[in-house]
Amino acid sequence: MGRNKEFDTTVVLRKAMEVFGHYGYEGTSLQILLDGLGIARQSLYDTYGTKKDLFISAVKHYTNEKSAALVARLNRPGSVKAAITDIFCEIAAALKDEARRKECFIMHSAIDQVPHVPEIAAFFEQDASRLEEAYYRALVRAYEQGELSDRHSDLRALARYLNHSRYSLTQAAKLTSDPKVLDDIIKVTLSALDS
Amino acid sequence: MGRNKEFDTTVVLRKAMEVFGHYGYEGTSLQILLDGLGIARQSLYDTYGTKKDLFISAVKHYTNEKSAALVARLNRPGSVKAAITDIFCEIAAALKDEARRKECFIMHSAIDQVPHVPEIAAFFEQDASRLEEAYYRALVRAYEQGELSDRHSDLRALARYLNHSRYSLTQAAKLTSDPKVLDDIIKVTLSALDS
DNA sequence: TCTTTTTCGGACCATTTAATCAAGAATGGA
DNA sequence: TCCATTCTTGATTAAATGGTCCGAAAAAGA
Repeated sequence: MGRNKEFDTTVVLRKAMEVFGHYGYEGTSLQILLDGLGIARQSLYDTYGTKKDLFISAVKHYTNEKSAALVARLNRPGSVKAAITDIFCEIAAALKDEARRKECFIMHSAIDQVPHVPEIAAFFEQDASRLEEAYYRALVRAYEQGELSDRHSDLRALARYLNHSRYSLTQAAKLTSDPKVLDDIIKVTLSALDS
Repeated sequence: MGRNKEFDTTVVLRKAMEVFGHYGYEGTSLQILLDGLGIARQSLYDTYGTKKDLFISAVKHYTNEKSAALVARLNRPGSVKAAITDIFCEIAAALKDEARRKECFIMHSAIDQVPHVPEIAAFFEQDASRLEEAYYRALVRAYEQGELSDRHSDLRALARYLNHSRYSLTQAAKLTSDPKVLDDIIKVTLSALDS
């Protein structure tokens, strides 16, 4: 009973990613936020709590979504190199798509808040170790499958490098509008897996 | 004639880097800024103009300093690989030094403002192309000196990659406090130059 | 019809913001 | 000594900030 919500909470959450990604957490005033979300002020506070609560929710939602897809792709049987290539191609595709690239930038805003919001810091730390482990296990499997040469002695370092590269690509996308630059960076990044 | 300035303007500029780097541009209130700089409010406005003016000055000062050193190192005769290794080791050393790492983070705050402050955007674009060219010329020289194998066919891509890696390292430093992670990332990053 | 829930919009709050102005004290060269 | 410059401090401004409260309208199930 009672009136139904008129907006899809996850759709609004997605819009929040775009707004926070574009202006940053501190740079997003309540007015900008409401305009971007397209809902009334009271609806925001009723549904998500404070501005900070909404920010944290958006960050977690985005991260969980991306991380889950990433881990699933890494765990899928078959060529590990192909999986990693897929992952980075997908990132590039998202960053080149005018509609999708906006929400990626919330990662930047989130990283900015790491030193100031303990909840964000803890969440990131946990997510990073989860992803690093997924990369590491995949690399071990790659080695066992004969996809890597003896040149790749330190698989732990390689896992950390790949995990870090994902974050850094969105940074690169913010600095350049030239898609070729992005492709170049990815190409060289993946060459770390060559024998 | 007249009273002399009591503070060294470049020293204060360096402090501004630290403050802006820690809190971000929007996250730095005037009070925080003044506390960090250790000067009176009126002295700030007399010497640097508005808060935004000071921010832009700090970003430019930091960038010019770092870029000049980088280009100089790349242009020095001798092994190019050694030069690039030096550059990244220097970055790592700065990011590990509790005193020096703070000011590095102003790059992050600056990148955040790229979409909103045209002057910052233009400055970054110019600086990036300058650095990319320096890397590219150095890589051509490396190839001529026989430091690179035929595996490195696309020196332009490699130059863009190296330039981007510098920025991304400070991002990694913000996410992890473990210096070993930083070392691992640098190790793999530089392996792109291996034959 | 009645009740519950949500939406919407405006009013309102205390706080904080960046920035300016003013005035007195300190400093140093002419 | 005189003047120019800087430092320091406090007062002040006008706007914007995040957040709360209230009331009316709308919708959906009982």
